[in-house]
Amino acid sequence: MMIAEKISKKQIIINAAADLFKDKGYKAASIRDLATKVGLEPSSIYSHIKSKEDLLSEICMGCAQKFTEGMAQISNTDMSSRKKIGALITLHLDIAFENLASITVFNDEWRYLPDSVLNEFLILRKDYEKQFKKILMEGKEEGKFEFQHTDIVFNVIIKTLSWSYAGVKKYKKEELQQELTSFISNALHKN
Amino acid sequence: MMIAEKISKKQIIINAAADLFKDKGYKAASIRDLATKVGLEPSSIYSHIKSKEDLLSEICMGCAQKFTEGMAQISNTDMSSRKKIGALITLHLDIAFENLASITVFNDEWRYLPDSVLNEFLILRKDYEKQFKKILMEGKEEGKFEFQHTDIVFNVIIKTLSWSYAGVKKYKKEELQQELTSFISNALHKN
DNA sequence: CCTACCGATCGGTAGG
DNA sequence: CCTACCGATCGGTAGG
Repeated sequence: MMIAEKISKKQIIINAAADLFKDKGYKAASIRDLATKVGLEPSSIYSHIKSKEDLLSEICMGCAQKFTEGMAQISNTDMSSRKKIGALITLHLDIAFENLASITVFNDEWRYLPDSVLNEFLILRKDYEKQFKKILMEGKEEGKFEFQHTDIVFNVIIKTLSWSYAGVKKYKKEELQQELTSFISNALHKN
Repeated sequence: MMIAEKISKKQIIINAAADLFKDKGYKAASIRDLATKVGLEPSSIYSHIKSKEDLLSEICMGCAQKFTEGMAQISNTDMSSRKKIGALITLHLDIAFENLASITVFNDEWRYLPDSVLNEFLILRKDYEKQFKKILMEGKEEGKFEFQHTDIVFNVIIKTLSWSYAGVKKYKKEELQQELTSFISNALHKN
């Protein structure tokens, strides 16, 4: 019971931190802001977390984990390349709609991670990129997709998907999904 | 002569600030960092600029001005909608290749602008967005483009273009231009 | 979880 | 353009 309450309070603080880091930026947000937000004195925050960097680490690595798991499920199926891209679009939207603040921080503030966590983060990201590009290249080899540089197209798609976080407030998930799928699918299509 | 030297030194400081803000983020970059970078004592920086916020303002508004001017030239021609989109892609790439640090700061750090400048910035941005969307809607009405939500497509294209800043180091302008034009053009195409 | 507090760093000024 | 310095704020700790 005590432990369950403590985990819960920690999670409340992490979620509040995600909101705060999203609104003000990691460096501009202070532990004092956070304390006010959760109704504690600044020093009491440290009963639940080790450091400000720890908060950022929990937020960013939590999202990274979700992407890693989602990608593992998608790349291990026998869907067509085009279907896999569609599933990846859905994955990004699902994570965004689940916790908008966290994914925004994951997206915009990861560079402030402390070195050791940053290394881990970059490994997961590199892995994700590798698997994403593999799907693009397979589609190209099968004659389904048409483009010159896999790297450019990958980055453009990732940016497109990461914009969708801004669309979460304005559109239903289905609207975003349909428009993004159609846009990207056309973009990859052979003329 | 004196005046010319002073303007020049101010510009050196602004350019160094753009580099610094790009590398560390506006909030994490200090005037002391900047002073070291240009070989001055921290307080001497203030002989050339009024405040740290002023540096950010000069960088962001400088870029905003370039986009505003570029858009004015493009939208006042009688090019086709598709040609106009192509010209906008070129505009973004030109500005990015001209000063990568500035456009990155413009893109990622504008939210730290002081209120009065922020208002001005948002007006220019809103205006740019309005004219960009008008081109998209005209293309749609003429049956050249196919999509549901102008707003979503606009934002996706803008994000795609803003990724290109990351591609500046790795690709030639022509490669990026060709790949982005082809990607976006396909994305907008009627099936 | 709070009171009390610390050392470090920040943007910026005074005065020359 | 520098020396000297200031008030504010920061992340975080000691001790209860």
